[in-house]
Amino acid sequence: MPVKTSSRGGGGVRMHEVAELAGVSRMTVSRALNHPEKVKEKVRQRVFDAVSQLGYVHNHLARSLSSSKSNVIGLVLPSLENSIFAQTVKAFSDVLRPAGFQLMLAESTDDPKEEEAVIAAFLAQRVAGLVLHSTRHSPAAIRMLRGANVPVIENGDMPVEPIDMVVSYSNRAAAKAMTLHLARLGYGRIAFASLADNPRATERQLGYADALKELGQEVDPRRIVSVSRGFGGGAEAIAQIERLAPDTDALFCAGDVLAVGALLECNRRGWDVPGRLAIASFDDLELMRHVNPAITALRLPRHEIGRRSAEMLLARIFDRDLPVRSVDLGFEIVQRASS
Amino acid sequence: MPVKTSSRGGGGVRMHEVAELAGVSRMTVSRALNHPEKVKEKVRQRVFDAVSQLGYVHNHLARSLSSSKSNVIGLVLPSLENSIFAQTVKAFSDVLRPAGFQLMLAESTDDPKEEEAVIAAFLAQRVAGLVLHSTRHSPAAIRMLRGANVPVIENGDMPVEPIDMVVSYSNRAAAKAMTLHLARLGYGRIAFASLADNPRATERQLGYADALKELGQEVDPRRIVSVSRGFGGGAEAIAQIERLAPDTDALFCAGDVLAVGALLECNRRGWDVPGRLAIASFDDLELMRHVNPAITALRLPRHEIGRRSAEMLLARIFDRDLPVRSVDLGFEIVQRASS
DNA sequence: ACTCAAAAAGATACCGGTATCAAATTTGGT
DNA sequence: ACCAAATTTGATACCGGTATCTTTTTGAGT
Repeated sequence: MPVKTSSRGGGGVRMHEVAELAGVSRMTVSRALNHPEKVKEKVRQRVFDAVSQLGYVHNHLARSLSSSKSNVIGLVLPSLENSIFAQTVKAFSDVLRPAGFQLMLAESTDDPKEEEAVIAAFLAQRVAGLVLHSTRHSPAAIRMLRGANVPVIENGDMPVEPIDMVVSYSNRAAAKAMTLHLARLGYGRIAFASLADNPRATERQLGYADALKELGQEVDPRRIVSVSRGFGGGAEAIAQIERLAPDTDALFCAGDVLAVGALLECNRRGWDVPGRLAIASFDDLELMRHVNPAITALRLPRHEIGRRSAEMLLARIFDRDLPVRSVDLGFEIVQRASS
Repeated sequence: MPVKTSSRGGGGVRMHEVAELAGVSRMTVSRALNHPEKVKEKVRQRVFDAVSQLGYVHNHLARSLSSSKSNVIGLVLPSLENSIFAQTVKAFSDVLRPAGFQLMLAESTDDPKEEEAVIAAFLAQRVAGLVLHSTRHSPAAIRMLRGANVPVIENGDMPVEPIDMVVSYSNRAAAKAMTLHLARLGYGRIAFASLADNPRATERQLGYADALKELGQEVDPRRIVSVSRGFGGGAEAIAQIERLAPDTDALFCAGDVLAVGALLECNRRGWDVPGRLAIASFDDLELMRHVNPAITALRLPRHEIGRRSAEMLLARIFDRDLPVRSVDLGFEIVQRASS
């Protein structure tokens, strides 16, 4: 037969009991916890003692409800498995935790409908702010966000029509710059490896086309290869190039993993890089520096995006009237031996 | 002068207003939302219409507080930047979302004090359950968890003294198995590359030592190299081996990234792998299959760990009296060309 | 049409805090 | 020592829902 060990069955100590033990009112306990400076030193100490003696755990649910102030930030990523987002998440967390905020995470799989569902769920949790690592949203999602009056930051690209604030770089501009860089190095038949169903990869492809146009070249469809995710995709790209456009002299990959996959496939085939084919990557993972040859890459401010996003979000949460800002953090081309 | 646009200043629609529009009581709205089957079809429809007409967003804060049932799960990872956890998180999320649960994430940096702070913060949010990707906890943390009466799952290893439930594999057993595997292949002077300050790497080293003991070999301290994180660590390992124990014929790396770093360094030096030095990894990233030669690795059930953890947690949340279980999901050795 | 159990809807109290304003206490100037 | 102003503490209502119990409605069986 089960025995109750306390009057609240392990459900936790309430603030009231802390107040009683400390000989003050609930309100004073609440103050000691939230605005310690507003409670006299001696009383505060009594409260803290009571808290630790009873093992009291503040109930942030009740606090948020009562004060209409949440301390949770929602973060929506296209994919939880993609390590390039890890840096952003880390930087985000590093800023939020010291400020007393928690991070709620969900995946959108780059599907606006799915994103909409996630946003609805986060709004139901009354998040204090939202970060969306995407710039394509369903109309319903936009309506919800506007209606909820919650600070929002978009991250994955520079959107044409921002919902609220933006911290990002431009995929299109970056891809264009890298393509021009390869051209400047003397490569004249540059191919582009893209990922299907990835809106950021699509933007990058546009940037690639922009560059060719500026160079006075036609976009040769044989040199645009669409491959699957993962290292295998890089190998596919090499195979397709050999089959469809063997005179290609440089390959610009829409993603880091693709670039490594392509390079390793070249290694396997004994193709000289960059002699037979130069390779460049859209993202600069640590791995890029360690493969042989090291891969020329676009360094994107992943960490900075997380940090600035978190900072701007917090600033906005504390001061609703702060102006809306759009920050383009740019990018950097890191030239290495692969091109 | 600011103008209020509505009586609640964008703060959202309350259930009461939905009830009014639908011509029912708040309670009926609540039922229609939480237990639709308990409300008559016709009324339910009226409620749903009112909800969408007003753009009502259910307040899960209030719901959780009132019902003492949270729909948030806390997940504590040693590092947010390590991609090996990504699979676990992904699997976790895939199970939780359809069940209506949200994921809260935080980083412990393998520091029990930091972990303790994170756990306290999660308990304050009244998470319905917690997953800890670690097995070393501060006494205060354990006390808090026991006191909070919250389902907990430990993940990173098979702990000697579990807090509650466990879903993992044994680092020590896996490392021992791989070392024995290398020995069986004929390697007689096996080195071990470890990461400092990583409790899981420490366990793995013990497994390595277990194997040598079983083989009747002494542990040669020259063959235990402690390196820094990242691909660079793998290069360090090769350098140390060359300097301290050049007759080493196999290197077992405590981490995937280390193994790749080591292999790439061998490539650079022109060392034949596995002729000059065999390499094996503790973790089987996709990359392992793509490098040249492909790396022999321990395949750990990262995805399965996430899925089972989430399932067990949910089962426990819905039925408090479920028996506590410890699940050892084991591991698998994937023999490839590097050994 | 009538009975009665089952199903549906409602009234009320409460979840555990905080905002707000009022009351009590302290502080400093003279 | 006395009073006004400032600081500290407390009383009360409310945040937005749900649990629980009660009342009303429904409908099957006769």
